Amino acid sequence: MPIGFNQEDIQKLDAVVATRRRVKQGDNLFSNGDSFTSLFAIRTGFFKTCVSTADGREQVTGFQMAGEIIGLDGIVSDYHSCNAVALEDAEVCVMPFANVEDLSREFPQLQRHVHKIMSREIVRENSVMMLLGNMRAEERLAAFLLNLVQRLHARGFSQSELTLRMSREEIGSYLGMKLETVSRAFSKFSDEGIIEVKQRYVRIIEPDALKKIFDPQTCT
Amino acid sequence: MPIGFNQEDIQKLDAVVATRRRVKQGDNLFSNGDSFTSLFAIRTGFFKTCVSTADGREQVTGFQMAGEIIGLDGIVSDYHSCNAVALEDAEVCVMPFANVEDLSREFPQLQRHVHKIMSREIVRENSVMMLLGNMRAEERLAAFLLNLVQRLHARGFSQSELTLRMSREEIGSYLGMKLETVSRAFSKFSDEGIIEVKQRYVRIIEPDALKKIFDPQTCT
DNA sequence: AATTGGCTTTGATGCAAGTCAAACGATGGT
DNA sequence: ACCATCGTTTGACTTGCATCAAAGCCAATT
Repeated sequence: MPIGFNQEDIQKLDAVVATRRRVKQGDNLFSNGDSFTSLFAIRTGFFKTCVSTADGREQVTGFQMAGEIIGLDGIVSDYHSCNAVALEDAEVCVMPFANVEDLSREFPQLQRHVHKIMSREIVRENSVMMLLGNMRAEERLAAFLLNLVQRLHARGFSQSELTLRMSREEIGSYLGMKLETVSRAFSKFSDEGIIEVKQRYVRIIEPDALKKIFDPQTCT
Repeated sequence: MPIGFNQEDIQKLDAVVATRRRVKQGDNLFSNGDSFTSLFAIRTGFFKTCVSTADGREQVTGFQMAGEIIGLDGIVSDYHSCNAVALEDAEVCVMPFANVEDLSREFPQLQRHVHKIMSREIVRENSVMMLLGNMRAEERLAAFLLNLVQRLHARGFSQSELTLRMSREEIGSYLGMKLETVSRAFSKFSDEGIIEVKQRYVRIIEPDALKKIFDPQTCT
Protein backbone atom coordinates (compact mmCIF):
# COMPACT_ATOMS: atom_id res chain seq x y z
CA MET A 1 0.00 0.00 0.00
CA PRO A 2 1.20 3.47 -0.83
CA ILE A 3 2.05 5.96 1.84
CA GLY A 4 0.37 9.30 2.51
CA PHE A 5 -2.90 8.17 4.06
CA ASN A 6 -4.24 8.92 7.50
CA GLN A 7 -5.78 6.39 9.84
CA GLU A 8 -9.29 7.04 8.63
CA ASP A 9 -8.38 6.70 4.98
CA ILE A 10 -6.69 3.41 5.61
CA GLN A 11 -9.86 1.95 7.05
CA LYS A 12 -11.73 2.89 3.93
CA LEU A 13 -9.01 1.51 1.76
CA ASP A 14 -9.39 -1.86 3.43
CA ALA A 15 -12.65 -1.97 1.58
CA VAL A 16 -10.89 -2.72 -1.69
CA VAL A 17 -10.03 -6.16 -0.40
CA ALA A 18 -13.11 -8.29 -0.50
CA THR A 19 -11.67 -11.60 0.63
CA ARG A 20 -8.54 -13.64 0.69
CA ARG A 21 -8.00 -16.73 -1.30
CA ARG A 22 -5.59 -19.61 -0.99
CA VAL A 23 -4.13 -21.21 -4.06
CA LYS A 24 -2.36 -24.54 -3.92
CA GLN A 25 0.89 -25.16 -5.73
CA GLY A 26 0.14 -26.00 -9.34
CA ASP A 27 -3.37 -24.55 -9.28
CA ASN A 28 -4.47 -21.63 -11.42
CA LEU A 29 -5.48 -18.41 -9.75
CA PHE A 30 -7.17 -17.58 -13.03
CA SER A 31 -7.02 -18.94 -16.55
CA ASN A 32 -7.16 -17.66 -20.07
CA GLY A 33 -10.80 -16.97 -20.88
CA ASP A 34 -11.99 -16.58 -17.27
CA SER A 35 -14.13 -13.52 -16.84
CA PHE A 36 -12.33 -10.68 -15.14
CA THR A 37 -13.69 -9.23 -11.94
CA SER A 38 -10.76 -8.69 -9.63
CA LEU A 39 -7.12 -7.88 -9.32
CA PHE A 40 -5.07 -9.97 -6.93
CA ALA A 41 -2.39 -8.82 -4.53
CA ILE A 42 -0.02 -11.62 -3.62
CA ARG A 43 0.35 -11.97 0.15
CA THR A 44 2.48 -15.08 0.15
CA GLY A 45 3.72 -17.48 -2.48
CA PHE A 46 5.02 -17.24 -6.00
CA PHE A 47 3.24 -17.21 -9.35
CA LYS A 48 3.95 -17.41 -13.03
CA THR A 49 1.75 -15.91 -15.72
CA CYS A 50 1.76 -17.41 -19.18
CA VAL A 51 0.05 -17.24 -22.54
CA SER A 52 -0.18 -20.03 -25.07
CA THR A 53 -0.78 -20.45 -28.78
CA ALA A 54 -3.41 -22.64 -30.35
CA ASP A 55 -0.77 -25.24 -31.12
CA GLY A 56 0.24 -25.54 -27.49
CA ARG A 57 3.40 -23.49 -27.31
CA GLU A 58 3.62 -21.68 -24.01
CA GLN A 59 5.29 -18.40 -23.14
CA VAL A 60 5.84 -17.44 -19.53
CA THR A 61 5.23 -13.69 -19.42
CA GLY A 62 6.30 -13.10 -15.84
CA PHE A 63 7.06 -14.37 -12.36
CA GLN A 64 5.33 -12.61 -9.47
CA MET A 65 6.09 -12.63 -5.77
CA ALA A 66 4.63 -11.27 -2.54
CA GLY A 67 3.47 -7.68 -2.80
CA GLU A 68 2.96 -7.75 -6.55
CA ILE A 69 -0.34 -7.40 -8.38
CA ILE A 70 -1.67 -9.80 -11.00
CA GLY A 71 -4.70 -9.77 -13.21
CA LEU A 72 -4.14 -6.50 -15.07
CA ASP A 73 -4.46 -8.33 -18.38
CA GLY A 74 -8.16 -8.80 -17.72
CA ILE A 75 -9.18 -5.15 -17.63
CA VAL A 76 -9.20 -4.46 -21.34
CA SER A 77 -11.70 -7.05 -22.43
CA ASP A 78 -13.32 -8.16 -19.17
CA TYR A 79 -11.79 -11.57 -19.43
CA HIS A 80 -8.33 -12.85 -18.73
CA SER A 81 -5.95 -13.48 -21.59
CA CYS A 82 -3.35 -15.42 -19.65
CA ASN A 83 -3.01 -18.06 -16.97
CA ALA A 84 -1.73 -17.36 -13.49
CA VAL A 85 -0.30 -20.48 -11.88
CA ALA A 86 0.90 -20.82 -8.30
CA LEU A 87 4.46 -22.17 -8.20
CA GLU A 88 4.10 -22.75 -4.48
CA ASP A 89 1.19 -22.65 -2.04
CA ALA A 90 0.03 -19.07 -2.01
CA GLU A 91 -2.44 -16.62 -0.55
CA VAL A 92 -3.80 -13.59 -2.36
CA CYS A 93 -6.01 -10.63 -1.55
CA VAL A 94 -8.97 -10.47 -3.90
CA MET A 95 -9.62 -6.88 -4.94
CA PRO A 96 -12.78 -6.54 -7.01
CA PHE A 97 -11.88 -4.10 -9.73
CA ALA A 98 -15.12 -2.18 -9.28
CA ASN A 99 -14.01 -1.39 -5.72
CA VAL A 100 -10.61 -0.32 -6.94
CA GLU A 101 -12.15 2.05 -9.44
CA ASP A 102 -14.69 3.45 -6.97
CA LEU A 103 -12.10 4.16 -4.32
CA SER A 104 -9.64 5.49 -6.89
CA ARG A 105 -12.09 8.23 -7.65
CA GLU A 106 -12.26 9.09 -3.99
CA PHE A 107 -8.55 8.86 -3.22
CA PRO A 108 -6.19 10.44 -5.75
CA GLN A 109 -3.30 8.71 -4.01
CA LEU A 110 -4.82 5.33 -4.74
CA GLN A 111 -5.61 6.37 -8.28
CA ARG A 112 -2.01 7.35 -8.82
CA HIS A 113 -0.85 4.09 -7.28
CA VAL A 114 -2.97 2.02 -9.65
CA HIS A 115 -1.67 3.95 -12.64
CA LYS A 116 1.90 3.42 -11.52
CA ILE A 117 1.41 -0.30 -11.10
CA MET A 118 0.12 -0.59 -14.65
CA SER A 119 2.85 1.62 -16.05
CA ARG A 120 5.49 -0.37 -14.17
CA GLU A 121 4.22 -3.53 -15.82
CA ILE A 122 4.43 -1.90 -19.25
CA VAL A 123 8.00 -0.80 -18.59
CA ARG A 124 8.94 -4.24 -17.30
CA GLU A 125 7.58 -5.85 -20.43
CA ASN A 126 9.56 -3.38 -22.51
CA SER A 127 12.75 -4.60 -20.93
CA VAL A 128 11.74 -8.23 -21.42
CA MET A 129 11.27 -7.43 -25.09
CA MET A 130 14.81 -6.08 -25.12
CA LEU A 131 16.00 -9.28 -23.49
CA LEU A 132 14.20 -11.52 -25.95
CA GLY A 133 14.98 -9.47 -29.01
CA ASN A 134 18.60 -8.50 -28.54
CA MET A 135 20.38 -10.57 -25.95
CA ARG A 136 22.14 -13.88 -26.06
CA ALA A 137 21.41 -16.81 -23.79
CA GLU A 138 23.92 -16.02 -21.06
CA GLU A 139 23.00 -12.34 -20.97
CA ARG A 140 19.36 -13.31 -20.52
CA LEU A 141 20.07 -15.61 -17.64
CA ALA A 142 22.37 -13.08 -15.97
CA ALA A 143 19.72 -10.39 -16.23
CA PHE A 144 17.09 -12.77 -14.94
CA LEU A 145 19.10 -13.76 -11.87
CA LEU A 146 20.00 -10.17 -11.06
CA ASN A 147 16.39 -9.09 -11.35
CA LEU A 148 15.13 -11.93 -9.17
CA VAL A 149 17.67 -11.43 -6.42
CA GLN A 150 17.10 -7.69 -6.45
CA ARG A 151 13.37 -8.12 -5.96
CA LEU A 152 13.93 -10.67 -3.21
CA HIS A 153 16.41 -8.38 -1.51
CA ALA A 154 13.81 -5.60 -1.52
CA ARG A 155 11.63 -8.02 0.48
CA GLY A 156 14.27 -8.63 3.10
CA PHE A 157 15.90 -11.73 1.66
CA SER A 158 19.57 -12.23 0.93
CA GLN A 159 21.10 -10.43 -2.02
CA SER A 160 23.40 -13.31 -2.78
CA GLU A 161 21.38 -16.45 -2.18
CA LEU A 162 18.05 -17.61 -3.55
CA THR A 163 15.97 -20.67 -4.10
CA LEU A 164 14.33 -20.78 -7.48
CA ARG A 165 10.63 -21.45 -7.41
CA MET A 166 10.48 -22.43 -11.05
CA SER A 167 11.92 -25.20 -13.20
CA ARG A 168 14.60 -24.82 -15.87
CA GLU A 169 11.87 -25.21 -18.44
CA GLU A 170 9.87 -22.31 -16.99
CA ILE A 171 12.94 -20.11 -16.86
CA GLY A 172 13.60 -21.06 -20.46
CA SER A 173 10.07 -20.25 -21.49
CA TYR A 174 10.33 -16.82 -19.89
CA LEU A 175 13.72 -16.12 -21.47
CA GLY A 176 12.93 -17.54 -24.89
CA MET A 177 15.29 -20.49 -24.72
CA LYS A 178 15.14 -24.24 -24.20
CA LEU A 179 15.65 -25.85 -20.82
CA GLU A 180 18.92 -27.43 -21.94
CA THR A 181 20.29 -24.03 -22.86
CA VAL A 182 19.29 -22.69 -19.45
CA SER A 183 21.07 -25.60 -17.82
CA ARG A 184 24.20 -25.06 -19.86
CA ALA A 185 24.29 -21.39 -18.99
CA PHE A 186 23.97 -22.23 -15.30
CA SER A 187 26.82 -24.73 -15.65
CA LYS A 188 28.96 -22.20 -17.46
CA PHE A 189 28.47 -19.55 -14.77
CA SER A 190 29.20 -22.20 -12.16
CA ASP A 191 32.40 -23.34 -13.91
CA GLU A 192 33.53 -19.74 -14.06
CA GLY A 193 32.98 -19.36 -10.34
CA ILE A 194 30.37 -16.65 -10.81
CA ILE A 195 27.61 -18.55 -9.09
CA GLU A 196 27.16 -21.74 -7.12
CA VAL A 197 24.25 -23.90 -8.25
CA LYS A 198 22.76 -26.90 -6.55
CA GLN A 199 19.46 -27.73 -8.18
CA ARG A 200 17.22 -24.79 -7.41
CA TYR A 201 19.50 -23.25 -4.87
CA VAL A 202 21.68 -20.49 -6.33
CA ARG A 203 24.35 -18.45 -4.62
CA ILE A 204 25.73 -15.45 -6.43
CA ILE A 205 29.46 -15.30 -5.78
CA GLU A 206 30.41 -12.54 -8.20
CA PRO A 207 27.47 -10.18 -8.75
CA ASP A 208 29.71 -7.81 -10.70
CA ALA A 209 30.61 -10.55 -13.13
CA LEU A 210 26.90 -11.13 -13.74
CA LYS A 211 26.31 -7.43 -14.28
CA LYS A 212 29.18 -7.39 -16.73
CA ILE A 213 27.71 -10.24 -18.73
CA PHE A 214 24.36 -8.52 -18.77
CA ASP A 215 25.75 -5.17 -19.80
CA PRO A 216 29.41 -5.34 -20.86
CA GLN A 217 29.73 -1.62 -21.54
CA THR A 218 28.81 0.19 -18.35
CA CYS A 219 30.53 -2.31 -16.07
CA THR A 220 34.18 -2.17 -17.07
CA MET B 1 -12.83 8.85 -27.41
CA PRO B 2 -15.13 6.39 -25.70
CA ILE B 3 -18.86 6.50 -26.19
CA GLY B 4 -21.52 7.12 -23.59
CA PHE B 5 -21.10 10.81 -22.94
CA ASN B 6 -23.63 13.54 -23.40
CA GLN B 7 -22.96 16.89 -25.06
CA GLU B 8 -22.09 18.63 -21.83
CA ASP B 9 -19.65 15.94 -20.75
CA ILE B 10 -17.87 16.07 -24.04
CA GLN B 11 -17.14 19.74 -23.60
CA LYS B 12 -15.56 19.06 -20.25
CA LEU B 13 -13.58 16.19 -21.69
CA ASP B 14 -12.05 18.51 -24.22
CA ALA B 15 -10.22 19.95 -21.25
CA VAL B 16 -7.87 16.97 -21.12
CA VAL B 17 -6.25 18.16 -24.31
CA ALA B 18 -4.03 21.10 -23.53
CA THR B 19 -2.50 21.69 -26.91
CA ARG B 20 -1.54 20.05 -30.11
CA ARG B 21 1.96 19.46 -31.22
CA ARG B 22 3.53 18.75 -34.57
CA VAL B 23 6.44 16.37 -34.84
CA LYS B 24 8.56 16.18 -37.96
CA GLN B 25 9.60 12.87 -39.44
CA GLY B 26 12.66 11.60 -37.60
CA ASP B 27 12.13 13.82 -34.56
CA ASN B 28 11.48 12.49 -31.09
CA LEU B 29 8.16 13.21 -29.45
CA PHE B 30 9.91 12.32 -26.20
CA SER B 31 13.15 10.60 -25.29
CA ASN B 32 14.44 8.27 -22.64
CA GLY B 33 15.06 10.33 -19.52
CA ASP B 34 12.67 13.16 -20.39
CA SER B 35 10.46 14.09 -17.50
CA PHE B 36 6.93 12.81 -17.88
CA THR B 37 4.03 15.21 -17.82
CA SER B 38 1.66 14.19 -20.56
CA LEU B 39 0.23 11.38 -22.56
CA PHE B 40 -0.06 11.87 -26.29
CA ALA B 41 -2.90 10.88 -28.57
CA ILE B 42 -1.79 10.51 -32.15
CA ARG B 43 -3.96 12.52 -34.53
CA THR B 44 -2.00 11.90 -37.67
CA GLY B 45 1.27 10.20 -38.47
CA PHE B 46 3.09 7.12 -37.37
CA PHE B 47 5.51 6.49 -34.50
CA LYS B 48 7.86 3.89 -33.18
CA THR B 49 8.83 3.53 -29.54
CA CYS B 50 12.16 1.98 -28.62
CA VAL B 51 14.46 1.27 -25.72
CA SER B 52 18.22 0.86 -25.90
CA THR B 53 20.99 -0.70 -23.87
CA ALA B 54 24.11 1.04 -22.66
CA ASP B 55 26.09 -0.57 -25.45
CA GLY B 56 23.81 0.86 -28.10
CA ARG B 57 21.61 -2.06 -29.03
CA GLU B 58 18.11 -0.89 -29.81
CA GLN B 59 14.80 -2.66 -29.42
CA VAL B 60 11.69 -1.28 -31.05
CA THR B 61 8.89 -1.93 -28.57
CA GLY B 62 6.00 -0.86 -30.74
CA PHE B 63 4.62 0.99 -33.73
CA GLN B 64 1.76 3.41 -33.12
CA MET B 65 -0.71 4.98 -35.50
CA ALA B 66 -3.53 7.53 -35.45
CA GLY B 67 -5.87 7.12 -32.51
CA GLU B 68 -3.35 5.36 -30.31
CA ILE B 69 -1.89 6.67 -27.07
CA ILE B 70 1.81 6.90 -26.26
CA GLY B 71 3.71 7.90 -23.18
CA LEU B 72 2.33 5.36 -20.71
CA ASP B 73 5.86 4.27 -19.85
CA GLY B 74 6.44 7.58 -18.09
CA ILE B 75 3.79 7.25 -15.42
CA VAL B 76 5.63 4.90 -13.10
CA SER B 77 8.72 6.98 -12.44
CA ASP B 78 7.74 10.43 -13.74
CA TYR B 79 10.24 10.21 -16.53
CA HIS B 80 10.14 8.41 -19.82
CA SER B 81 12.03 5.16 -20.23
CA CYS B 82 11.82 4.94 -23.99
CA ASN B 83 12.05 7.07 -27.11
CA ALA B 84 9.09 7.90 -29.31
CA VAL B 85 10.19 8.72 -32.85
CA ALA B 86 7.95 10.00 -35.65
CA LEU B 87 8.30 7.80 -38.73
CA GLU B 88 6.44 10.41 -40.74
CA ASP B 89 5.33 13.97 -40.09
CA ALA B 90 2.81 13.76 -37.29
CA GLU B 91 0.47 15.68 -35.08
CA VAL B 92 -0.46 14.70 -31.54
CA CYS B 93 -2.81 15.90 -28.84
CA VAL B 94 -0.94 16.70 -25.67
CA MET B 95 -2.88 15.47 -22.65
CA PRO B 96 -1.28 16.55 -19.39
CA PHE B 97 -1.55 13.53 -17.16
CA ALA B 98 -2.75 15.61 -14.23
CA ASN B 99 -5.78 16.58 -16.31
CA VAL B 100 -6.38 12.97 -17.22
CA GLU B 101 -6.32 11.95 -13.58
CA ASP B 102 -8.52 14.83 -12.44
CA LEU B 103 -11.17 14.20 -15.05
CA SER B 104 -10.96 10.44 -14.51
CA ARG B 105 -12.15 10.99 -10.99
CA GLU B 106 -15.09 12.96 -12.28
CA PHE B 107 -16.02 10.66 -15.16
CA PRO B 108 -16.01 6.94 -14.44
CA GLN B 109 -16.30 6.33 -18.18
CA LEU B 110 -13.04 8.10 -18.78
CA GLN B 111 -11.44 6.33 -15.84
CA ARG B 112 -12.44 2.99 -17.29
CA HIS B 113 -11.16 4.04 -20.69
CA VAL B 114 -7.73 4.92 -19.32
CA HIS B 115 -7.51 1.61 -17.51
CA LYS B 116 -8.43 -0.27 -20.64
CA ILE B 117 -5.81 1.51 -22.69
CA MET B 118 -3.12 0.54 -20.22
CA SER B 119 -4.37 -3.02 -19.96
CA ARG B 120 -4.50 -3.31 -23.73
CA GLU B 121 -0.88 -2.31 -23.92
CA ILE B 122 0.04 -4.97 -21.35
CA VAL B 123 -1.81 -7.61 -23.32
CA ARG B 124 -0.21 -6.47 -26.56
CA GLU B 125 3.22 -6.77 -25.02
CA ASN B 126 2.35 -10.24 -23.78
CA SER B 127 1.71 -11.32 -27.31
CA VAL B 128 4.94 -9.73 -28.53
CA MET B 129 6.75 -11.74 -25.88
CA MET B 130 5.13 -14.84 -27.34
CA LEU B 131 6.32 -13.81 -30.79
CA LEU B 132 9.87 -13.17 -29.66
CA GLY B 133 10.13 -16.18 -27.41
CA ASN B 134 8.46 -18.91 -29.38
CA MET B 135 8.06 -18.10 -33.03
CA ARG B 136 10.30 -18.44 -36.03
CA ALA B 137 11.18 -15.66 -38.42
CA GLU B 138 8.39 -16.23 -40.93
CA GLU B 139 5.76 -16.63 -38.27
CA ARG B 140 6.84 -13.34 -36.74
CA LEU B 141 6.61 -11.47 -40.01
CA ALA B 142 3.25 -13.01 -40.86
CA ALA B 143 1.86 -12.01 -37.47
CA PHE B 144 3.30 -8.54 -37.87
CA LEU B 145 1.75 -7.97 -41.28
CA LEU B 146 -1.64 -9.29 -40.20
CA ASN B 147 -1.62 -7.09 -37.14
CA LEU B 148 -0.65 -3.99 -39.10
CA VAL B 149 -3.21 -4.46 -41.82
CA GLN B 150 -5.91 -5.23 -39.28
CA ARG B 151 -5.23 -1.99 -37.42
CA LEU B 152 -5.16 -0.04 -40.67
CA HIS B 153 -8.39 -1.63 -41.79
CA ALA B 154 -10.03 -0.56 -38.53
CA ARG B 155 -9.10 2.99 -39.57
CA GLY B 156 -10.75 2.71 -42.92
CA PHE B 157 -7.80 1.64 -45.03
CA SER B 158 -7.59 -1.38 -47.25
CA GLN B 159 -7.35 -4.78 -45.68
CA SER B 160 -5.10 -6.05 -48.41
CA GLU B 161 -2.75 -3.19 -49.24
CA LEU B 162 -0.43 -1.13 -47.10
CA THR B 163 2.60 1.07 -47.27
CA LEU B 164 5.10 0.37 -44.54
CA ARG B 165 6.19 3.39 -42.62
CA MET B 166 9.27 1.70 -41.23
CA SER B 167 12.48 0.23 -42.63
CA ARG B 168 13.42 -3.44 -42.75
CA GLU B 169 15.80 -2.76 -39.91
CA GLU B 170 13.04 -1.32 -37.73
CA ILE B 171 10.77 -4.24 -38.48
CA GLY B 172 13.64 -6.53 -37.60
CA SER B 173 14.30 -4.74 -34.36
CA TYR B 174 10.67 -5.07 -33.37
CA LEU B 175 10.56 -8.75 -34.30
CA GLY B 176 13.93 -9.70 -32.88
CA MET B 177 15.62 -10.46 -36.17
CA LYS B 178 18.17 -8.90 -38.52
CA LEU B 179 17.13 -6.81 -41.48
CA GLU B 180 18.47 -9.42 -43.90
CA THR B 181 16.25 -12.03 -42.34
CA VAL B 182 13.26 -9.72 -42.68
CA SER B 183 14.10 -9.17 -46.31
CA ARG B 184 14.44 -12.89 -46.96
CA ALA B 185 11.10 -13.59 -45.33
CA PHE B 186 9.46 -10.95 -47.51
CA SER B 187 11.06 -12.49 -50.59
CA LYS B 188 9.92 -15.96 -49.57
CA PHE B 189 6.30 -14.84 -49.12
CA SER B 190 6.53 -13.05 -52.43
CA ASP B 191 7.94 -16.12 -54.23
CA GLU B 192 5.12 -18.18 -52.79
CA GLY B 193 2.56 -15.72 -54.13
CA ILE B 194 1.27 -14.89 -50.67
CA ILE B 195 2.11 -11.22 -50.89
CA GLU B 196 3.35 -8.73 -53.43
CA VAL B 197 6.20 -6.54 -52.26
CA LYS B 198 7.65 -3.47 -53.90
CA GLN B 199 9.90 -1.71 -51.45
CA ARG B 200 7.59 -0.50 -48.73
CA TYR B 201 4.41 -1.22 -50.58
CA VAL B 202 2.86 -4.56 -49.64
CA ARG B 203 -0.24 -6.21 -51.04
CA ILE B 204 -1.59 -9.25 -49.26
CA ILE B 205 -2.77 -11.69 -51.88
CA GLU B 206 -3.49 -14.70 -49.66
CA PRO B 207 -4.41 -13.55 -46.16
CA ASP B 208 -5.35 -17.10 -45.21
CA ALA B 209 -1.90 -18.34 -46.10
CA LEU B 210 -0.43 -15.73 -43.78
CA LYS B 211 -2.77 -16.75 -40.99
CA LYS B 212 -1.77 -20.34 -41.52
CA ILE B 213 1.91 -19.52 -41.21
CA PHE B 214 1.24 -17.54 -38.09
CA ASP B 215 -0.87 -20.24 -36.49
CA PRO B 216 -0.76 -23.53 -38.41
CA GLN B 217 -3.19 -25.31 -36.09
CA THR B 218 -6.40 -23.32 -36.07
CA CYS B 219 -6.28 -22.53 -39.79
CA THR B 220 -6.35 -25.89 -41.46
C1' DA C 1 17.12 -50.49 0.38
C1' DA C 2 15.02 -50.51 -3.98
C1' DT C 3 11.82 -48.40 -7.29
C1' DT C 4 9.53 -44.83 -9.59
C1' DG C 5 9.07 -40.49 -11.75
C1' DG C 6 10.29 -35.79 -12.41
C1' DC C 7 13.86 -32.65 -13.11
C1' DT C 8 18.54 -31.67 -14.56
C1' DT C 9 22.93 -32.23 -16.75
C1' DT C 10 25.85 -33.36 -20.53
C1' DG C 11 27.21 -34.81 -25.19
C1' DA C 12 26.66 -35.19 -30.30
C1' DT C 13 24.61 -33.34 -34.25
C1' DG C 14 21.68 -30.28 -37.22
C1' DC C 15 19.56 -26.15 -38.61
C1' DA C 16 17.68 -21.41 -38.57
C1' DA C 17 19.22 -17.19 -38.36
C1' DG C 18 23.28 -14.15 -37.99
C1' DT C 19 27.39 -12.22 -40.25
C1' DC C 20 30.03 -10.59 -44.00
C1' DA C 21 30.09 -8.92 -48.47
C1' DA C 22 28.69 -7.36 -52.87
C1' DA C 23 25.42 -5.66 -55.99
C1' DC C 24 21.13 -3.46 -56.90
C1' DG C 25 17.50 0.14 -56.53
C1' DA C 26 15.41 4.19 -55.15
C1' DT C 27 15.72 9.04 -53.79
C1' DG C 28 17.38 13.62 -53.43
C1' DG C 29 20.80 17.20 -54.28
C1' DT C 30 23.88 19.69 -57.38
C1' DA D 1 21.36 13.93 -66.05
C1' DC D 2 24.60 12.65 -62.89
C1' DC D 3 26.32 11.27 -58.56
C1' DA D 4 26.10 10.27 -53.68
C1' DT D 5 23.61 8.19 -50.22
C1' DC D 6 20.73 5.20 -48.07
C1' DG D 7 17.89 1.21 -47.93
C1' DT D 8 17.17 -3.35 -49.82
C1' DT D 9 18.15 -7.76 -51.83
C1' DT D 10 20.83 -11.79 -52.49
C1' DG D 11 24.64 -15.10 -51.90
C1' DA D 12 28.23 -17.63 -49.24
C1' DC D 13 29.63 -18.88 -44.97
C1' DT D 14 29.51 -19.17 -39.75
C1' DT D 15 27.53 -19.85 -35.38
C1' DG D 16 24.57 -20.10 -31.37
C1' DC D 17 21.01 -22.43 -29.98
C1' DA D 18 17.71 -26.29 -30.72
C1' DT D 19 17.13 -31.04 -31.07
C1' DC D 20 17.86 -35.72 -29.98
C1' DA D 21 19.50 -38.90 -26.79
C1' DA D 22 21.37 -40.85 -22.72
C1' DA D 23 22.64 -40.76 -18.13
C1' DG D 24 22.59 -38.68 -13.44
C1' DC D 25 20.38 -36.80 -9.37
C1' DC D 26 16.90 -36.22 -5.89
C1' DA D 27 12.63 -36.98 -3.34
C1' DA D 28 8.78 -39.58 -2.50
C1' DT D 29 6.85 -44.22 -2.10
C1' DT D 30 6.85 -49.07 -1.26
